[in-house]
This record gives sequence, C-alpha cells and structure tokens, in this order.
Amino acid sequence: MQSVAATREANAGSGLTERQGVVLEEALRLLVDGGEKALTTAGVARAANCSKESLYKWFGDRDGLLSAMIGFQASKVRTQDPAADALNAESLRRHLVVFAKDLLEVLAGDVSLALNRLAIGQASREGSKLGHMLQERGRRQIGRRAAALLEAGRKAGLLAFDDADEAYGALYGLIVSDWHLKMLLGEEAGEMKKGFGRKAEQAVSAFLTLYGTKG
Amino acid sequence: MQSVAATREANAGSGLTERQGVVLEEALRLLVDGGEKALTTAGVARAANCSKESLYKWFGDRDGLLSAMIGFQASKVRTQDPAADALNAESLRRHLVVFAKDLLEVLAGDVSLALNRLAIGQASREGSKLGHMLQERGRRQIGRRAAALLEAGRKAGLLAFDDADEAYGALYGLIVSDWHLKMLLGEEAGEMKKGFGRKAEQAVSAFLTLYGTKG
DNA sequence: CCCATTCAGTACCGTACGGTACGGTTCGCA
DNA sequence: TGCGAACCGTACCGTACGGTACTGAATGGG
Repeated sequence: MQSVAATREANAGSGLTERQGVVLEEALRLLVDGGEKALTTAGVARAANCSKESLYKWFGDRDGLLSAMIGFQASKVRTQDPAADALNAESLRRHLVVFAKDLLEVLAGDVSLALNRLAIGQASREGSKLGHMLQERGRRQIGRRAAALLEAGRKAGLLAFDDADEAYGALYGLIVSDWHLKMLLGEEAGEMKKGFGRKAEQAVSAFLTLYGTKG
Repeated sequence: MQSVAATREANAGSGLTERQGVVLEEALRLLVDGGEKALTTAGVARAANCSKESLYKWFGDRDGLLSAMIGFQASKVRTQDPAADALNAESLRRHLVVFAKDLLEVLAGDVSLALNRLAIGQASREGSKLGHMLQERGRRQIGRRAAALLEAGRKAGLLAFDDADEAYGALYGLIVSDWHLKMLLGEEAGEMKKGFGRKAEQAVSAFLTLYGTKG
C-alpha cells in the first residue's frame, strides 16, 4: 500500500511530522481492529512506541487525536478525476460504472467503516464535530468527482437533469442502497464484495434509464 | 405518544413487568438525550427511581439492558400493512408515497437514530449482536411491508421486475439516498424533515419509471 | 401479628481510562 | 565537550464506570 509514499504525501501541507504520521497510522490500525474502545491513549502510545506525553503535546487531547486521524486519512485518499475525454454513451457508462465500483470499495474499506463508526458514535455528544469533518473531507471529494462526471455527461448531451444534486442523490442511492448501513452494523463485508461489480452495473443501468437522453 | 398503552402492548409477549417497561423507557430517553456515554447503570437507576441491583437482576448485564431496550422499542413499532385493496396505478403510487414518507419518518426518529448509533458503535466488538438484532427486528418489518406492496403491484400487472430484492433495493436507495448516514453523523434532522414529502414523491416517480409497466 | 419477598437507596470494590509529571536517553549544535 | 531540545518509558493521580453487598422500608399472605 506504499505507506511511506502515501504518508509523505499526506504530510505535505498538514504540518505533520513523519513520525506523527506513523503514529496516526498505528492509531488507525488499532481503531480498525478493536473499535473505539481499543483506541486508548496508552494503547496508541504502546503500539506506536511513543510516549503519552508526546501524544498530548502533538494532538493536545484525545479528541484532537481523533480529528487528526480523520484529517490524515482523508488527505491520503485523494480522488483523481480522469480527464474528461470525449464522452460518448458507452464511455460515460464505463466511467459511471468505475465510479460506482470505487464508491462501493471505499465505503466497504476497513478504515472508512471504522472512522464512520467512530464519528457516528460521537455524534450525539459534542455537536458532531467529527461527523461534519468526515462529511466535509470525505464525502465532498467523491461528490465532486460525481458532479464533474454528471456535468460532463449533460454538456455532451448524454444526460438530462435539472437539479444536479437530485441526480447525484439518485445515483448514490441506486449504487449504495442500504449496503453501507448493513456494513456499519457489522454485516460481514468480505462476502458482499463479490457482488459489487454486478451491483454497480445494475445501478448505472437504472440511473441511465432515469437520466439518459436516449433511453 | 400513548406510552401507557404502548407499554402494555409491548409487554404482552415479552415477559416484561410494567415496571421494567417504564425503566426501559427511561433508559431510551437517556440514550436519546446523551448518547451511549450517558447510558450508565447508575444513571438509569437514578432516572427510573430503581436500584442498580434490580437492573442487574432483571437484565443481568449492561449488554442485556441494551438488548432489552432494542427488543422493547422494536415491539412498540408495529407496522400494519394496509389491506391490499384493489390496486390501480394511482393507488399504488399513493401507497408507495405513504411508504416512502413513513420510512423517512422512522429513520429520522430520535429513538431510531439513537439505537442505530448504539448498535453501530458496538459493531466492531462482540460480533455485532446488537446490529443483527436491530436489523432483524427493525428492518425486516418495514422490508416485509415493502415486499408485500411490490408483490401486490406485480400481481396487479402494474410493476414488472424479476428480482424482488433488487427492486426493493432500488426503491430504498431512491428514497433514502445518503440522508440516513447524514443524520446518523449528526446533521440536524429537524431541518431536513420539511423536504421529506417532496423527496418521497420524487423517489416514487423515479421508481415507477424504472419498474412501472406503462412508462 | 409474624415472616418472606421485593426493591430502593447507598456504600463499596476493582478496574480502566484520560491526563500529568518525572527520570533517563538520544541527538543536534555550538 | 557541554548544553538544550525532543522524546521514550513509566509511574502517578483523579475520576468514573460496571458490578456486588448491605440496610431498611414497604407489601402481602398465613
């Protein structure tokens, strides 16, 4: 997973030492393996071979550590939108299917599920700071990619919609349905991943039936 | 909210004293107000004017209390499927819109959100027992209602689909999209509820475009 | 009138966590 | 070589929670 390169990349504009990145990586591993309960300051310090004092010096607070983890992970998952080459009906469909598969893969990822669980667990208390952060830095990214794709499709006369948000909402719902919630609730993600390809194609077909210009 | 009648109803076949129902109600209130952190045994005992010893005698364990809360709430939310009267295109559409609104209302409910957050937070650890319970006793209910509705539509020649689960997945996704996750993450649910009506109609229109027999 | 059962209220115990303080070590630098 | 900064490892503190034990007051049945 090229963690070294990814880490260095992530540290570029976030004021994070390489060492701190390694610590955050370890903290994410703990969170993925054992949930929020396993994410104790002592545990992170032990797993990352650093002192609790350093943790508090770097991140100020346990909540600061959680925020840093979300920001760190978000900065790693850069989504590159493929240059909008000349679109025709078939290439648009291919792009949409790729997007759908990517979306399902991301949502089913260990770290994504763990961070979403963490933010949801913290949502009641404290004004859902983590929830907003996750939404802003995670969702927005993939949302922008989809918006660009949809807009390109409309510009090329292949899609017809008035409200882009509405169209994106339909696309998202058709792709994800209730799978995300099921996985968040603990349904074994491993067994579902096999169906992602078929699911993505079905969702895109349905979406094109709704918003495609030529049936 | 007719809590007395609802409580008595819920106790019917679950071996719960009326007193225990009151305690569970109070526990749910605590959970809704303050999240899992606020759901301490001492807190429940204080709020419900009972002793911790009684809590442990009745529910055995903190996890037992959580399970009892989920079961209790599920037993209160009985979904009645309206007798499938003679369906035509317009009545099917009306039924679907009502279903969509009900679904959105349920998912946006305080208690539903709190219990889902609780189960999701517990999902990493302990084999996601609560998650399965929530899925089985909550989702299955509304899923059956939808399945009955779709099947009736097909029988009446108004809907066309091969795989009922696939059709239900599309319906669910079009209705809910990512609203549920946003609410679970702490987005203010109050402001969203205004849009439920329009959202439901749009989703049903899209669904009928996909699966209706007369375009 | 007596006894058993139930339960509220409280005190208690062990544990685990967040956060802080301190001693010892390494490393860069003058 | 000496100095200071960063930092690891650990010990420590206060608190809060889950769970248990005890006491005293009701209640009800013989």
